[in-house]
Amino acid sequence: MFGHFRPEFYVHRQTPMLDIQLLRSQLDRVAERLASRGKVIDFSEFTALETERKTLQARTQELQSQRNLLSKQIGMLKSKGEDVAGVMAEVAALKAELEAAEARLNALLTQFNAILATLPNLPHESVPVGSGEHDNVEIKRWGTPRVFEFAVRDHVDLGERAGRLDFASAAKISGARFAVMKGDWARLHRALIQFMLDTHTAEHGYTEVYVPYLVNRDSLFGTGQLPKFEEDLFKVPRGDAEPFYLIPTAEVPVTNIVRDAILAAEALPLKLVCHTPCFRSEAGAAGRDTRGMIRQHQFEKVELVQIVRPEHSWEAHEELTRHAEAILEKLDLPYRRMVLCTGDMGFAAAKTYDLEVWLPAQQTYREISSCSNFEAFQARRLQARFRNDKQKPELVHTLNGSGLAVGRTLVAIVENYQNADGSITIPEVLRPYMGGVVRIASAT
RNA sequence: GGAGACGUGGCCGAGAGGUCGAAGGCACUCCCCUGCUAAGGGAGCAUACGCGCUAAAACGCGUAUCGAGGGUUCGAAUCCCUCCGUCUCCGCCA
Repeated sequence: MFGHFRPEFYVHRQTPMLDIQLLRSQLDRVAERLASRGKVIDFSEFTALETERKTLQARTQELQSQRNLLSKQIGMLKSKGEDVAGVMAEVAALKAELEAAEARLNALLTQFNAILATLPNLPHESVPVGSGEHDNVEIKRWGTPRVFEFAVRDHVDLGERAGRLDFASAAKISGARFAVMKGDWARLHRALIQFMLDTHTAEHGYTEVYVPYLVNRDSLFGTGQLPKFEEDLFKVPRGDAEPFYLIPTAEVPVTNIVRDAILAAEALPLKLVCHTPCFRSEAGAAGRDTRGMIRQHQFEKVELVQIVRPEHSWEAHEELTRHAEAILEKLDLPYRRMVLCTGDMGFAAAKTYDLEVWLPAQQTYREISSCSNFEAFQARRLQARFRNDKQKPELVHTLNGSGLAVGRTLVAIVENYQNADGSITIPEVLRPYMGGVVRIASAT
């Protein structure tokens, strides 16, 4: 069906995401830290596999060495015109054992890697231990939720009444979890993208990039969306060729820019900002956020990505999070910063801050950005390295964060900036992007 | 889409079944000489993994890797198959 595309190929090829040396030398410590995020390692299976691997690998390599030695002899003898039958017989005797050893070792390594591929990143020491969302810890709050003197409407109400939001058409065209926006709402949506990109490039030192929205499997493995989260992705079959996948986030194409690359030390830090649509099947989200634009199959996002030297990644994590917060502050949207607990973090993250914006209609804070430091976890898979001060290749650290999710930002603006007549006041920083318009979507 | 060529280390580039992990050049590091908007000489310089030795390195030995995967062979960068990618020409196209 996919021609010569073989899923098992990736199990072989991909290096595990945790440092294999660390696992071997400090299994206890690794197990303990993984346990804090609800991942239990089977010690006995691991050590048993590891023991067998050692002896088998040593034996295989020994046999290979013998074969190589004898083969060289054959070459030498032949060039002198001497008889090689004896050596040929000797090497033939090795063959059966060598082939068996190689096959077993291969099978073992496949099994080993399959286990390793399921291990998530180790959480940073500063991450609170917890089992789920309720254990996340609020770090800070910014802004004061506005007090309304009229009954607040949510964005769906506001948009549909004003004829700017049309879910019925979207459902007809595609289905549930899509939106059609019209007129000044569509323009506001576009304005937000421009505003975010301009701010990050002009004020925060990012370079804007444009990237493919259809990516291959290798890229999804590189950033950790595969193999575990295939059901969240939209897959695009291509006959016999390897399928494409629609990107779930710009993180995938942008971070994969440095896959298999050895960067010059001077190239770091690499700070990239990218606007893309994002596509998510939302397979596990049936029934959640079915109203409105909060959870869509297709949405726009401006993504911040940093590729940095390992010693700078924690500093960069704070900085990148501030860059995302700056957008909320310029828009004067109240928000809070949460640090995700061990049980709620993504697979590849060492630490994640979520930014949550105030939504007056829901009387709650909702996620609008997620900023993570992956340390070397992604880089190890990506084989993304730089030449360190000793001129040796060393894994980089990767980070990313939404700066911000555009659709949710639009929701936050219309809800927070709504007026009694259903119109929306445009935040000052956006007016230049709206042709100077101050209010939109009034009843007339 | 059709026809052809090609893919070798940080870069360029030899290599055509046997002491090839890979000549030579550039870049880089160290040393010597010299002396100042530079040149010459010498040495070193791929990555991953395993084993040994270490406090840890360095180091030593081994294995694998010449776009990727598989095959032929005692032995593959070299031969065969498949895939991926690049370039040239033709066709088509926003």
